[in-house]
Amino acid sequence: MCQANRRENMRKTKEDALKTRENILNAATDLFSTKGVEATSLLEIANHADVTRGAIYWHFKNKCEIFEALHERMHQNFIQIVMEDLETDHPQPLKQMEAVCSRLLTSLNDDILKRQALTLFLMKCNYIGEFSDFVAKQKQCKTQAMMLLKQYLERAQKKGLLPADSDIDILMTSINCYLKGVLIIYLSDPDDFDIKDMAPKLMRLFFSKLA
Amino acid sequence: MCQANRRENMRKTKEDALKTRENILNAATDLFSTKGVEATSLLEIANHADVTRGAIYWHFKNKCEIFEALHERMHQNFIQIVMEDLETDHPQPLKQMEAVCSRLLTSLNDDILKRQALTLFLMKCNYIGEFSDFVAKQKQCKTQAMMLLKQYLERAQKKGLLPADSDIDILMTSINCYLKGVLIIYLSDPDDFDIKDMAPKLMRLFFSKLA
DNA sequence: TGACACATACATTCGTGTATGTATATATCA
DNA sequence: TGATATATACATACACGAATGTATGTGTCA
Repeated sequence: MCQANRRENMRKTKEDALKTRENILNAATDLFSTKGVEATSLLEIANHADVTRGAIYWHFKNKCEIFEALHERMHQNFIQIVMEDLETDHPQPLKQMEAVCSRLLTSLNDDILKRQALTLFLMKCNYIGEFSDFVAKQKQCKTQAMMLLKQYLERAQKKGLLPADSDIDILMTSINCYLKGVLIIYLSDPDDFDIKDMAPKLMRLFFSKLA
Repeated sequence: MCQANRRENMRKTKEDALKTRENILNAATDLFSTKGVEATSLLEIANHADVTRGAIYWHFKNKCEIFEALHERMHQNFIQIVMEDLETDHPQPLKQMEAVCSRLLTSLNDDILKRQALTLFLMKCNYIGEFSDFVAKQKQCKTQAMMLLKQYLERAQKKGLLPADSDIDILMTSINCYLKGVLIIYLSDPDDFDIKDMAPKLMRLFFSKLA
């Protein structure tokens, strides 16, 4: 009962505080992904999360640190899933990769937060000023993913699933571009793109031609 | 002689005025493409163009109108070239399209202004607030280009250069995604991507599999 | 009773838009 | 053709709101 009639200004327990932190991050994700990072003020984030700027400045040093936290959360939830999916040895690596890409894309249809996070980091962030530290981090992530992809393709080639004269570097870049292109075109107008229907077809079209 | 010792504050002739207008637009293109539209102030643009904000407000109503002018210039110089290239009937439409894409991409290697303009409009603009009018314009451009692409592929299919059972819509989307992906990945770090070498190979890889 | 988790209040800066100043190009007229 | 008036192409100055960061207040959990 005491829980039910809590007054507004009651001091929060630790889990309450964590929840407000999450609310702030979710509000930031929402606003950043639609308005862009620069164009979003801390007041807007506060309003959208039903707190004041005071709460934001308690949990974060400034907007940049919010961005950093989002980047961290993204890195945890997202990349890791793809990674561990790809690392398991599969008899048909190309089929697996196609399936992973397909699943990654179709999963965005229902997961709004993931979609927003991707929109934010793929389309709405320009790493300038205080954000310039992220360039190195982003680049590191990218090369890491590319290395994984490369190993993967080499494995496929050794198994005879790719022509022996295929240029792995070109293939790698090609896949990277294609996937990013699909992602960005989908994310730029999700309502205009039936990703559940299109993703498998688009992936099929691409991967079927590689063998 | 009078020309040589012109004082700073001499009033400009009409062509001088047009030149300062161009300077402002070029400065805006440079800053917008690196810092993003929102993060760039009119003062920065003015400094970068060696004028004051007074000059900017003389030529343009506000930042949005600068963006509009850039969009217009882009539309003139850029889309048109691709269009008229594709409209001429060619015996091998797919080869032609591959060549057009390849040329478009490699041309960016030397044309900094074109590169910046593309960077700006593909990666650094979020159409919100006053800029929301551009969404419709952008969408119209896109559907127009897509229609052209579709006609093109249908022509190729009728000539027997594409399998009769190819899904033109998927193909269309696929090409669109691929090209945009290559563009964005190149533009996001041009120094890390030898476009002159890569573009033909990437296009070859993609188009060779269609037939 | 102190540290915590905020809300509130304040100072400062930055960007914008507008108002005004000003020197000259250009049009007009004698 | 030259003198004058006017519009042009800016530069400068000012006023305003928005956003930021910080300082301080406040109630409660532990």
